[in-house]
Amino acid sequence: MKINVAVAALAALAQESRLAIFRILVQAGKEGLAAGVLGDQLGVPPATMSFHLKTLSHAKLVKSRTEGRYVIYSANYTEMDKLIAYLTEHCCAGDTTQCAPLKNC
Amino acid sequence: MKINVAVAALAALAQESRLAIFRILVQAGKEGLAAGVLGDQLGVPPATMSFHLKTLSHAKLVKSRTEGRYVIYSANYTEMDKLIAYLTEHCCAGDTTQCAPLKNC
DNA sequence: TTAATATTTCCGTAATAATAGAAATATAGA
DNA sequence: TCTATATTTCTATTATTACGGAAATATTAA
Repeated sequence: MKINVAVAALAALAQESRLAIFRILVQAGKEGLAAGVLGDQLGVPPATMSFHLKTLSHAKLVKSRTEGRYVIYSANYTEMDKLIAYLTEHCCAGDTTQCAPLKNC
Repeated sequence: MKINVAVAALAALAQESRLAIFRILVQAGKEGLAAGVLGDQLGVPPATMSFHLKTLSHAKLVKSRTEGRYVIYSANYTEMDKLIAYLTEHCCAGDTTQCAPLKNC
């Protein structure tokens, strides 16, 4: 992952509504959730939700598919893994002993 | 780690100069580097460098100590680990099999 | 003490991001 | 087709962030 891709991914997650969206989508699993459901859960109006979802989409952290008049969003685990791998690599600087072992690994 | 702490940490890293600063400090190790050295390496003027270092400090991603007229900054690995742990947890949603195994773990 | 160097703070400016109402677009169902 | 519902785009406004020169602060060395 290049630095500007990492910056874009970090920026996409560096906003409370968007990080909350991502967390909900991770919990929701592969099936995902419709944009409106996310908006209802977070109390965010449609236009604002669309803005945030677009930001997450551009960073490839979420995927979307259209089902009838619904647009279903789901978390892109692969891209998140790439981001975590990037951070891990640059946190440890090639010397794993410098960092405490990560949980959930 | 609470969501607003995670957002602050992500926001601190979501900027090209600051992510570059952090990477250099990780490479530099525990001894760290003076603010001016960082500014020279990245071609960033003192006031701007100070602004970015303050942002990283507020997010606790870097530590600083004063040595004479130099202020030496160093990476705070512990806080970075907390951020990575937070992201890993919310990436996998308690189900580790959903995520590809991380490198360097 | 005086001059040189290092860093931060102050301040104004420019750029970017967040917000959300209203209109536009698209689909579903009556 | 007509109406209701879902989402996005358009648009304007407000808020936040980035930038960097100049001044202020602090330390060192002569």
